[in-house]
Amino acid sequence: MSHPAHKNAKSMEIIIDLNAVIISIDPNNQGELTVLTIDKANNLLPWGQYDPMHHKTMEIGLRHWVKNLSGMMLDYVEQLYTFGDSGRFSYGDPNRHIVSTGYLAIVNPEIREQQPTSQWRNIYDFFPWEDFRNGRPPILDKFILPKLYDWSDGIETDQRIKLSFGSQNDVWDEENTVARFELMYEANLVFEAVRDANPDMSGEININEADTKLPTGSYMPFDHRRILATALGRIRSKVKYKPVIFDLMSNFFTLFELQKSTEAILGHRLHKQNFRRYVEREKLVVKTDEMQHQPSGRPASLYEFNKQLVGVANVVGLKIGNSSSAY
Amino acid sequence: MSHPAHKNAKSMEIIIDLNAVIISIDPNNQGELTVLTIDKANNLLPWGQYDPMHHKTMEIGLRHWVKNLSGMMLDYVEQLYTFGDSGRFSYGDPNRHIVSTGYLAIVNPEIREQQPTSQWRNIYDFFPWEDFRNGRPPILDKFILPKLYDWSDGIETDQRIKLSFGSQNDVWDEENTVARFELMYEANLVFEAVRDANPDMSGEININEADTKLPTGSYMPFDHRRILATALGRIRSKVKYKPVIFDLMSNFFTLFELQKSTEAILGHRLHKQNFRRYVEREKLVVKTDEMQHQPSGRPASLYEFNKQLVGVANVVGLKIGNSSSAY
DNA sequence: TTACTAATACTCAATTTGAGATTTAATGGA
DNA sequence: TCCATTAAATCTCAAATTGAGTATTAGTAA
Repeated sequence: MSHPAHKNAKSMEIIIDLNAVIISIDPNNQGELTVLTIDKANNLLPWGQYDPMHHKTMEIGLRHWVKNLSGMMLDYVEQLYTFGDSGRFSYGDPNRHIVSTGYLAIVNPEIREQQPTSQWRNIYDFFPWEDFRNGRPPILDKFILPKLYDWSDGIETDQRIKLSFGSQNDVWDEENTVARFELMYEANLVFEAVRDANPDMSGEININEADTKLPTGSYMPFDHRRILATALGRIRSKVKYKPVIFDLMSNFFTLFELQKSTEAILGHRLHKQNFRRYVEREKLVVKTDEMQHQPSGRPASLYEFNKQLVGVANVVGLKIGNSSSAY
Repeated sequence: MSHPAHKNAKSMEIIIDLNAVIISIDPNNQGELTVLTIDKANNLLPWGQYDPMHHKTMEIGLRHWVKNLSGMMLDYVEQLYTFGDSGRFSYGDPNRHIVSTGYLAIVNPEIREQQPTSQWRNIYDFFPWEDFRNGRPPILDKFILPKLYDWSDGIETDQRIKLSFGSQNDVWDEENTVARFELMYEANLVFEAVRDANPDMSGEININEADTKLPTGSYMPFDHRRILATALGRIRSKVKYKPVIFDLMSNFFTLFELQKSTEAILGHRLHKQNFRRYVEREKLVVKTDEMQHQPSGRPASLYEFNKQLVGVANVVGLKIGNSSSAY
């Protein structure tokens, strides 16, 4: 069983880009969910080409690039997705084809401090329609949904829109971030779509002014925003069945902080009493005898992650049904 | 923001292999879970190289290869994982590096018939330790776990083994198929590891007889068995929260058949009465007035998937906790 | 007519959920 | 010092879900 040579010698060279979505919670800004960029002006994610000569696995390559670009040593890393159609942003080189693989990394507030605050960007700047913490985002009904249905070419696309955005009676599935972003891209409702449709500009902003005024959040170079959407979907799903949230927290935290962080990930509010009942019942946390005094109100107990759970199979996450009610 | 040229001109050529894990249920064999191979002798999964000249996305490339090799048009397809260290099986060509991306496809019994039965192989032939339907597989305690702990080099590896195999008090997490396979590979308990350690053989069996006698199931060329492990883990997870099971069934089925298929996926038995209560409560199925007469016993009603659920967001799957008790 | 088999129906205690009301411990004026 | 304010922490309770049965029914074969 030997590996056959490529059928066709004059084929394109393939290049694999490794892209890191490094997520952390901003402890100074009421627990906002943030992502690391390496270039404030352009919102570039840390990335680099995979070079099998130097790195045995793609994940090792990714860690290398992140180390190089930011000095950070990543702990938790997981592969997200490999996009083969990165050619949807064009570089003008017909002899090379770029494939991009995204990774999700999680960083706690201590590690977070190694980077300038300005490079940590609020995730919802890129997806304003994904944040239901202050009610349903008006942009959905004022802009996105009408535009999508305008663009839709029939019942099948209507169906897709309904499935992704849960219009009307159906429920919003917060994990469906990618399907929503892809639809918006196809319908030209995000800047990247406008950019990619214009072959001679590789992301530089010299596109006609009107088109850049899309109200659908900040944009990113390459397909980085699509990768970020994948990461958001993944962490929203994961937080419900694995205790990843603790990788985002400091060693000591109040239950309220824990809740705010979870809400930042899920993009909606949770019921306070039931939230704490759950984490306590599952013994995910242990109370310390330290207290945190607030400017007003009863001081909160500080908790830590139950270290006894490290290395125990089947530790569940927060087991939160999709879209709970307000707190 | 133009894409920089590769730093280093004399780098290796990268080739992307696309691999399909096509899964179906064997209706003639009490609902066994099977996978399509294109080469009975070698257990080869359908695969082909990604050629961006001809296919816009990797998924389109995959569908093309499957069509080519088997004539089948795939419906449900989802990407699994991209392995960059496929170099762990060697082809002796130091100038090319192979990356492999796995896909999961699901096929119903009608489509299944298009292929010769002999090419559909029982998934548990490749993972005998994953099947708890007739109790805990003896191979775990007789061979795998003792060998793993022998091989383990300390407390940290012990921990890894415990996490993946849930030894003793901890529970078996049926979704952890990949972690288990990877450990067994590292510990040289699967044939692929022996093969890959031997650089001048590319999968042909001329390795010393003793090593091929590993009792850990049939093996596959390349890293196909690792990809299959990824697929099994994914479908085990997915069946619990999305109604994928119906893509594996004929249009009409009894609740018992539905249960057997689910058990084949999960690798353990379920409680019969509760299973039917669940699918009925969630209105996943609709009773028809057809009956299926068995050789003995009361005839069973035929059901069909509730078509009203097509296109409804948030349809849940079978919501089965990890490892239920016997039926 | 009777044994046998499997589908279907029903039961019931124990848990878990969803949504609250109530109590407690702090702070900062009047 | 006392009181309003704030948020943590505790407690309540009905409704829904789960886990693990027992009981009944509709067929087949002897």
